[in-house]
Amino acid sequence: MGRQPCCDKVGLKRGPWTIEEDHKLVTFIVNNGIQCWRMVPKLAGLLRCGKSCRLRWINYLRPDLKRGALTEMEENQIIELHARLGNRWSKIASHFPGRTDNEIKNRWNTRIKKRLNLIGIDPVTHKSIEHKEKSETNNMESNNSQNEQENIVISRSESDHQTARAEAKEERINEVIYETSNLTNNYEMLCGVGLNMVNCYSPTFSLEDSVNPSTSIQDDVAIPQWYFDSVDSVMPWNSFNQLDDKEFFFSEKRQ
DNA sequence: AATCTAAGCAACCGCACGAGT
DNA sequence: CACTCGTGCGGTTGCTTAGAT
Repeated sequence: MGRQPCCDKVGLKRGPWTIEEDHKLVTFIVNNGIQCWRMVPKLAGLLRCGKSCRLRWINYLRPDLKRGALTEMEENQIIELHARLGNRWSKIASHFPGRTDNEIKNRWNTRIKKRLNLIGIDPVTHKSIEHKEKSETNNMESNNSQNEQENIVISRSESDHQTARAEAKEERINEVIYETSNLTNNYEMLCGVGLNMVNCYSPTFSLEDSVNPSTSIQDDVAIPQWYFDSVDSVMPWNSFNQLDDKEFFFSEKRQ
């Protein structure tokens, strides 16, 4: 029995979000919080599916998002974490407060991978490409004599598995230690940065938007920045619910 | 100026997982 | 235990922009 689709796609809007849609979503979430993503578009008056709203909020509208390009230091940390965690982007992103998994994944696919290739490192294995080729050659050679060595391989495989298990265990311990120390660091960062955070906003535009030159994406001046007038950017959802909805605390910052 | 190409990124899709029934 | 539902995640697509020719 197949699953039902996450939403009835008939009549739903797709593609880039307009400023108006962003406004509706942000206003709704800020005033009501998120109980159920599926209900959000209906209650907010949006012709989008819940998934799309969730994605837009997480990747773009969340008040605690950090905007701007990733620094070289952050890139290096991504490489280090990728070597340890692989393509677990959300896990990697959790080490970078204010960064999204999508952002890091995009960065990896568009820049970091190439950067590693350029310096001769395989982005998948994080080993030097030369070394990888060598080991592949060795594998081919060993395949040729596979039948002869079958008995040896069988007897060795168990000890290899034991070694691999021990390594995996050690790696997991290191990971936990690393994550624990990072949690502390992240907490300190959040405490230090969160209070004065201004969320830059860089919306995408629909065709209708592009008609109006004042909202052209090429016009830096027109790129609005949403910011809280009187509310800390980092606050719990239940605090949002207590706010007076007459006081519209998102405003468009003109530069 | 026009066209082509590559890079960057927002958004979509399908699957997996955990909670609830 | 089997199933549904909501959500999160990773892979992929397709649009926009910038740079090259």
